Amino acid sequence: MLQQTQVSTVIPYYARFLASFPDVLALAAAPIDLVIEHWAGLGYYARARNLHRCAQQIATVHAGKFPETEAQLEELPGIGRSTAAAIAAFAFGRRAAILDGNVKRVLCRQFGVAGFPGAKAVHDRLWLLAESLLPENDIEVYTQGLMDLGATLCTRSRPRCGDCPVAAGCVAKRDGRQGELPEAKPRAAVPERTSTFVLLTDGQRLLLERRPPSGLWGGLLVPPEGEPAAVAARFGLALGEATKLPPFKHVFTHFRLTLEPMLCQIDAQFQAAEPGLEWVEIGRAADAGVPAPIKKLIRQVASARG
DNA sequence: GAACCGTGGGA
DNA sequence: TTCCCAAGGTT
Repeated sequence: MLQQTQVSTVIPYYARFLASFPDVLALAAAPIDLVIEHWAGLGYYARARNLHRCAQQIATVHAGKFPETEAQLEELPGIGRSTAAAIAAFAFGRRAAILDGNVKRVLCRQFGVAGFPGAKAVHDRLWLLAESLLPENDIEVYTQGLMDLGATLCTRSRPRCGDCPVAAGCVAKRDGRQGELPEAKPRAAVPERTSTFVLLTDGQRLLLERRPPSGLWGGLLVPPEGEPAAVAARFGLALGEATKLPPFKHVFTHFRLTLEPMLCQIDAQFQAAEPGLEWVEIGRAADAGVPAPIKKLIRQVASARG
């Protein structure tokens, strides 16, 4: 959950998740749709599938117990080099280096590392630095301290260098370049996309469709996407009048999406042959495991019907 | 090696 | 409003 997601955002999701899946075996035994539902709204939904597969591998391949080495941990789905090191260090006291956003920022400033940290050469150098700095003992304290230094003092903007325990050796502070390091990602133009979502309702319920596992909103429930005629054809459905609801924009990291909702009444007796279709009460649809922008869209339907 | 994958908060 | 990016990993 904490991959590319701030702690404060994760906390409520984490609490609900653990309440439903208290241990790795419970998670492994859970249906994937339920896991996805708990993740809805958090983003990066591949993490949910990876975590679920990870639990299943631990249950079956590792007899329910986490492996302890970085190499074995990194073989698990969703666990890369940094997460493997974090588990190895915090759970098993192993001398392993992490490299998250906080550590990158601290290292770039402390050692005056130039270049965008995402560039391979810079990234490689940061990993070498992180490994070279590992203490012989107290790896948990060191690792937590390093991350907390980045999270609380060596912050992106307005770092509190006056309170920093390692300010004396910091290249960025010496040169007054705290605001320039780490260097920003070179930005490309953000693509714009437009997509129509067809809100099929029988007056009480809304028809939602589960998206394929990969890609945007993978595994989540959303209204069928596409032009109304195409959606109708796909479901073998005769559509009545389609009403346009107000469009709205949603800004993702990689593109801007304009959602154009179309509201259509259909027969409650409609049974689609396709799997993955679900009728959901309109009042509950926004909590049925849909991504955040779809929640907005569903609220429009709720208000449109009064 | 670059593109892709969400959402929310801070400035 | 707009941009940046956060306890990164996979394709």
